[in-house]
Amino acid sequence: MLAVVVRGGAVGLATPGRSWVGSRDDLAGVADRLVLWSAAGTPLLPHRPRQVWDLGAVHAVLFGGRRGDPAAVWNAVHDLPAPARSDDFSLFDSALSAVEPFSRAVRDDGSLHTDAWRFAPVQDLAALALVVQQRQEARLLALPDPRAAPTGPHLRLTTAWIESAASLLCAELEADGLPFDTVGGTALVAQLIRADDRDARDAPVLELFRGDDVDLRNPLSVRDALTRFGIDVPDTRSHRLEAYRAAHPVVDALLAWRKAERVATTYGYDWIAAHVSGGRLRGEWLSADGGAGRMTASAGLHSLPAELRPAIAADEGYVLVRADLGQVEPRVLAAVSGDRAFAAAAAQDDLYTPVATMLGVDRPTAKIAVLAAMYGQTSGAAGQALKQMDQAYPVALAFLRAAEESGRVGEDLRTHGGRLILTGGGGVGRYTRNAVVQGAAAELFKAWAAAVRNGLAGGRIVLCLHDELLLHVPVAEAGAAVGLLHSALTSTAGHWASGSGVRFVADIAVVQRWSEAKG
DNA sequence: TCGGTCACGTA
DNA sequence: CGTACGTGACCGAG
Repeated sequence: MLAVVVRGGAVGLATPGRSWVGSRDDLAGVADRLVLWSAAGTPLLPHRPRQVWDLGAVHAVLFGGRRGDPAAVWNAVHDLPAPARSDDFSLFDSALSAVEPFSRAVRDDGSLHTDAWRFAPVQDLAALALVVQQRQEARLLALPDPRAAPTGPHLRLTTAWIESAASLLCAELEADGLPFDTVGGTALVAQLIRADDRDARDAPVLELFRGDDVDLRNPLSVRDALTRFGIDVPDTRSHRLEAYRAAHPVVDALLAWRKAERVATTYGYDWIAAHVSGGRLRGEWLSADGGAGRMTASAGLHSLPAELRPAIAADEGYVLVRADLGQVEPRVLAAVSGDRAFAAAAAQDDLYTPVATMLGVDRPTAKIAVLAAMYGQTSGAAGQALKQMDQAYPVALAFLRAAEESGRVGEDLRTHGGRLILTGGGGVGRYTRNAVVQGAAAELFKAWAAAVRNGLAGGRIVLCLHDELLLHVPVAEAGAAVGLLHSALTSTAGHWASGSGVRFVADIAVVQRWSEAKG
């Protein structure tokens, strides 16, 4: 284990029993087992290390929440309360370089100064990082390994490496960006918003409202105006207005206007100017949200409308390889709940077919039953299906009920990988019922992504989208990338869900543009 | 200038 | 058939 702290031009290093001041050249040779306070603040990009231990990422697994600053991370493993968050928190601000060599980073009560990262000598921070790593590791090993037939390292230790890898990957995703066809994308935006200025966009819709003084951007105003056409709705969400398309042409016009307005305001020319440069679309990435631990991205990367996806296009001589996990959440439920019957269904290419047979219903009904079970249905329609699910797969359903009960009474719980899900006092039953599935799926996905990252000979992961990976690789590497995606999934499932019997499948396609159909 | 609400895209 | 995220416009309070 080698701890590394980079602050501005200063580099601090530590191994057990020794710490020293080094230089950035020291980063070049080390590919494995780096300990970092945060991959996000460490300029490792040129070296692409294979394996890091990100203290902030592991802290989030052990203790939940969103804090990843050194003082919170240090204090937590010493059973001390988190300090108040520093307003100007910036982990490695290069502008701050004044080091006070006689300052003590650790106070007499054992807590870390909130701004120790700023004033403490970098080699001391590196030494402290190793202390935290050891304590985090001990706490992870104290958690039970939930697998039916554990193989290899303790699952919770694996989770630490995986979450760290995701954090590192996020730093790389931020820097690398998505290949973006700027000319084509700009033309696409122009076509989608049709009119350049706001009044010209509004005019045809206002016309249909026949001069009513309606504010299209004010839902209340729109609702009132629709009432005058005999359309009485509790809100004006598009899925609700969908039913009234035939009632009056104004509904159709309004919905089309909304789509154009959406692109104009969120994904228009300003968006391209702000987030695209040099043929790359970039956003900020977080390796785990505050809830179940999914990856998040800004700049709308995770909610890019399908109509704009043709703009994500491979460079000349490159292809995009898109791969998504099939039916991942029910398969994850089968694996983490230990339900042998459900796992048998999840051993098939299509999980819903054997479920349908088991329940004695058609496939669409089986799908609704499974989803209703996982997400805590509220409407009565799925009630019968749920009862059948409970009879067919009692272990899986009991697992879900237990998660829901934890949330209801305010008892924190952990995902399969060991991430703490905070219930904040209770009353969050549906949330926790979903979080144990969604969160575990996020862990499987990250494990897959990490394996792919380290296995890629050429090219890069350029997008992670919950159950989908997008790779940008040289044409000659496409075949190898497809093979890697499959083999990485097999090996990942082998250790993450070992003994479960669940099969995980990926749908993979080699394309020029993200929008292109799979298969 | 803020937090809340509505709305909508993605998984 | 629910959960979650980020984004933006508008509203009312301060």
